[in-house]
Amino acid sequence: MALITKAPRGTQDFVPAESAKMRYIEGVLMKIAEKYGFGEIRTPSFEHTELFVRSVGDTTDVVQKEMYTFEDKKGRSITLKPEGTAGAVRAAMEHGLLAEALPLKLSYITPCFRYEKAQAGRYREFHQFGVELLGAQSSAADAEVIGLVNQCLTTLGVESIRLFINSIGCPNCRPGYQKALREYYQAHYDDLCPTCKDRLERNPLRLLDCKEEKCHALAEHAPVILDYLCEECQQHFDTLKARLDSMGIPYEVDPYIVRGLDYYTKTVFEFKTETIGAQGTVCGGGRYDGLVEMLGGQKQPAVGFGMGLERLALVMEACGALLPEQPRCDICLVPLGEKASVYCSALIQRLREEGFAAESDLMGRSLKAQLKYANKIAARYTMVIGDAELEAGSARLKDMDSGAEAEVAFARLAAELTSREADRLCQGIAQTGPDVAGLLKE
RNA sequence: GUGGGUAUAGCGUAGUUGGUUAACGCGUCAGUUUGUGGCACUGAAGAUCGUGGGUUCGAAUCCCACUAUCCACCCCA
Repeated sequence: MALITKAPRGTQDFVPAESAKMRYIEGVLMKIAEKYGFGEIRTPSFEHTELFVRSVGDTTDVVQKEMYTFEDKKGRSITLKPEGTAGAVRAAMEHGLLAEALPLKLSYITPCFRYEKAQAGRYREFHQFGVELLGAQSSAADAEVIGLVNQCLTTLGVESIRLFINSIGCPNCRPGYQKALREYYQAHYDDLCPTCKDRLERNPLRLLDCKEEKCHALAEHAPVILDYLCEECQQHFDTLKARLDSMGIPYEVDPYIVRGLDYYTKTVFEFKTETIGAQGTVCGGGRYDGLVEMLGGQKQPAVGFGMGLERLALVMEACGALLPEQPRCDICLVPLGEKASVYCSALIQRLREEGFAAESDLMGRSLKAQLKYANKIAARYTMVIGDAELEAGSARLKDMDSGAEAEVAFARLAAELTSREADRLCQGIAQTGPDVAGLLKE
């Protein structure tokens, strides 16, 4: 019942060790997006509820039962964003970004909120890395976006993750397919599970996704959307496959991929893994040519994806992807006595101004305890400074890995160290060189 | 929303025919002679045994409820 010491259900804290991983992952992702020409867009954590109803679709589970919706004090209906696309597109339209030179390329990392029962890889607050490419109708845009994901995964050392693609057609050809699908399932109506009976009217595409044994068996002989694509959609899909082939990106066509958000058209894709439990979709996306128009703008083709950072981190852990080593503390000053402590306050400030990662005692610990602490934080060097050192104006810099020591005039560190000398000391520290004293001599 | 598992120090665990001061490892802190770390040894701090009820002379242990958490369905990133 001690609620105040527990984060709300489905949320999680990122303690320093965890948040360091996330920062690394986010850095890699955004860096690659930048190379692909995507500029970061930051949009609010909440939007008018209507935005999501219109874009994500009012028959979808996300909108019907998973949104954090509330009224603000003036009675407006507000919703915490359940995904990233709607907000990014809204902002692009609001600021006239689509009137500039196209294509418009936007990227973001944002928290998302969905009221679902938490389980492995599924949280009520999670973080999405996403990209939106607006204005380009060519399958080259689809290929570029998929290529971006592919490069992100490769760079992060992710394995055991596969790409599945499909086309769900466009407003021209999808109705014909839905009709065929309804007719097929109608003939087997009695064999359907209750939820599927319900889905048959609302969104027949979903039936293909059902895992109930009977429904799943039926799906195997159901009409396949790919047989119903109009010429334009077919060509789009064919050229996309050709591009992925030429890019050397492996993929599998999965005619059963049905995305849960209404705005998708033509290309849909998922990057899935089986290594992190039931929630194995790490990245999902596709083309949404109708969205801008749905939001009241001029029709504008677009393609994008969302990638779950928590799931990504889980996959990386599962496949043993290497994370970069944490930068270690360069030097730990060890003052003995009040006088030295005061002096070290100044010295350490100087060292930090020069760019060193420097630590000193804040706990009033003994010499031995301070050195143990230095060891614990993996300090590369220590320097004990007591009355004798203050008197002499120099102390021994000790290499904590080798145990080697070198006499250094620390007064110079504090007061006279030029930035050039600091650079050299930095280099020396970086190289684990034992002859640190030499580095400071002209 | 539906099902199943779990709940003992910061972390990981032990602890059933119910029985005196709840154990162990890691971690934290201190010490092993006074100004030099890692190893080892010694010691200390730290647990309302998830919460609330019930059974009993006596409950971490048995029963009920609640809560949290995990896994799966569902859905999706």
